[in-house]
Parts: sequence; C-alpha cells; structure tokens
Amino acid sequence: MKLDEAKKQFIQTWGTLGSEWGINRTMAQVHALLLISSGALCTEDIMQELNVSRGNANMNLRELMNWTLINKELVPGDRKEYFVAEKDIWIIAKTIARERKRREIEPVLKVLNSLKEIEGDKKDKEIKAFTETVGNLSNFVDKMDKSVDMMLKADENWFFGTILKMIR
Amino acid sequence: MKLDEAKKQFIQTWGTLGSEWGINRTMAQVHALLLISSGALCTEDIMQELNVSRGNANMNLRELMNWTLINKELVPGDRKEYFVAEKDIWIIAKTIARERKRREIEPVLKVLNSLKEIEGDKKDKEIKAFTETVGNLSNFVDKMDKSVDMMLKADENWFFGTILKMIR
DNA sequence: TTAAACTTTCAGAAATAATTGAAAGTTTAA
DNA sequence: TTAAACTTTCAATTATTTCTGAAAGTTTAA
Repeated sequence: MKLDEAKKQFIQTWGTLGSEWGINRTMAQVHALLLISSGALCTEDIMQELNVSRGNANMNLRELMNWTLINKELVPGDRKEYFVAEKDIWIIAKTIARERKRREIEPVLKVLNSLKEIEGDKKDKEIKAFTETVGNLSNFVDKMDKSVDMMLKADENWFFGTILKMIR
Repeated sequence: MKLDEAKKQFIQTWGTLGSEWGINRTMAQVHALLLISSGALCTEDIMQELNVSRGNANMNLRELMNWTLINKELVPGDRKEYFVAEKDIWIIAKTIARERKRREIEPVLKVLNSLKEIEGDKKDKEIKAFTETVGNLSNFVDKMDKSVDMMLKADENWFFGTILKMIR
C-alpha cells in the first residue's frame, strides 16, 4: 500500500473509533494526522490535509492542547504556530485515562456516594433494590478509579507484564 | 433524600455518563431504570417512567438485549413482555468489555495490522514516522485486547485484588 | 376464524452536535 | 505607529443522531 492511502485509512479509522468513544471525529482525526507526521504541522497544513475550515481546525487543536495530547512548537524565524503530538503511546494512554477519570468517573462517583442514603423503610423492596445497586456500583466504580490511579503510576512493561502473566 | 428523587438523579447521571462514552442516552437510562428496579418492567412502565415514546422504548430495549445486558421475563397469565437487568456489576462490566472489544477494538486492530507494510523507501522520514506510530499503536492495542481477554476470564476479587495490591 | 393485546417498523420531525467563514482580536517586525 | 501575519470567536448553517407515533405486523385466547 502507498503511504498516502495508508495515511487516509489511518486517519479515517482513528476518527471513527474516536466518535464511537464519545470524542469529536475531527479532533480524533487531527490527533491521528499529527501522530503519523514526522514533523510539526501548522493550522494551514491541517486544514488542507483534512479538508476542514480554519475555525474547526483551530478549535480542535485547542481542545487537543487542553487534553495535553499535543504541544505548540515554535519554528525560529516563523510567526506561525506549529503543533506536534506526543508520540509515546503509553504516555498518550495515561493522559487519556487521567482526563476521562477526572472529567467523567470522579463526578459519577460523587453522585453515587450521595445516593447511598435514602429516606424510608429499609425493608421496603424498592428501597432495598436501589440501595443495593447503587452500593455495588459505587464500590465497583471506586475500584476502577483506584485501578486507573495505579496504572497512572505504573511503567508500561511492568504493567502489561503483570497483567498478561496473570493467566497464561 | 427521597427514593423518587434519588432514582431520577441516578437515571440522569447514568444517561449522561453513557452519552459521554458513546452510548445512546436513552439506552443508558433504560438500563439504569431496570438496574434499580426491584422487579421486571414492561414497555409501558418504561415509557411512563422515562417519558419516551413506544418506538424509542422498544428500540432501546431491543438494543439492550443485543448487548445481553437485559433479559425478557415472562409473567404467567400475562401476554406482555417484561424486562429485567443483570444486576451483578462484574458480569455487566465483562459484558460491556466483551462487546466493545468485539465491535470496536478488533476491527481497529485489523486495520492497524494491514497498515504496517508500506511501499517505498524505508529510510524516508515520512514513511518511518508512519510505520513507527502504527507499529507502536498496533502493539499497544494488541496488549489492551489481551488484557481484556484476561479480565473476561477472571474472577472479580482476584482481578481487583491483584491490580490494587500492585502498588499500595 | 377473528378481534383484542401486544410488538415492531420506519418516514418524518425534533433535538443535538459539529462546522463554516467572515469579522474581530492579537502579535510582531519594521 | 501601522499594517501584515496570524489566531480566535461566534452567529448562522449543515450534518448527524435520536425520537415520535401511527400503521403494519404478530400472537393468542376464545
């Protein structure tokens, strides 16, 4: 396969995966493009490669910076801003895990905890069913949260080494 | 807090989390409702509790059955179909992991593997950057995939026990 | 049979999310 | 200063996803 065709497919695939996981398709595509580029790209490059408007490119670049998945890079003697993606997949994975934990898991955990105490007869089966599910879920999400913390501190080889030798 | 208010909040929270993770909000809400109900509910119940149309309720119930997160339950002497959710959180987590792996991770892995071989000069820096990122990513996704397989075979206590004692 | 009870379908409507592009804002070199 | 080079904003538009509800389809009891 030719490089250009392969790039297109990669960008397309990554965009689709992103949107299946609740991430704006273009943001995922910009990320994909920067991931496979050898050097830094400017807004203009991204507009051309992905056929998107300046506003769209700018917005998603900013968002990727919020996620700390890309960085600005200055080219001496050039006023334009250039962007590079972090290329280390383990660092990328940890960054995404950290952000989603912060934005999504932690708020849910707070709500779940606040729902543990319900007024009324503790023998009532509706109250029992609710309390039990919320309790189990909160317990589970808490363990997930702690597992993510663990992963965030871990070294890649040690992490997968330990996980993968668990069974085989 | 009163049960009714707590139920509302739970359903709302779960719906929001679902849509952040690329799952239809209503599907997540129907699931939430069934998770905290003590008995089986029929389509009518769901339409009322969530204020959704018959078509919407039906569609999302079917989808939840596809995911095997809920089951039909027959009530003797009643022609209506009733639905119950699996309540064991570990089983739910494994079901979701298994489905997302099958629907999303595996297809991506196939594409990544097909993109490893690129025509052209292997010294060219564009080709090098592409091949390296795709290689690393494919390697990483593969390990993720195997980790999910491991989790799918594991017992909850052993799984979290092992993970959580890794650091602390 | 048949008709009531129930489930499914799907075209159109509504809601939500993403995108455009031109104007406003900012920075920099001279 | 100032004007060219660049970035950001945002109202309006477009695209995508979800939902509705009536009609069609199916099952069952009598």
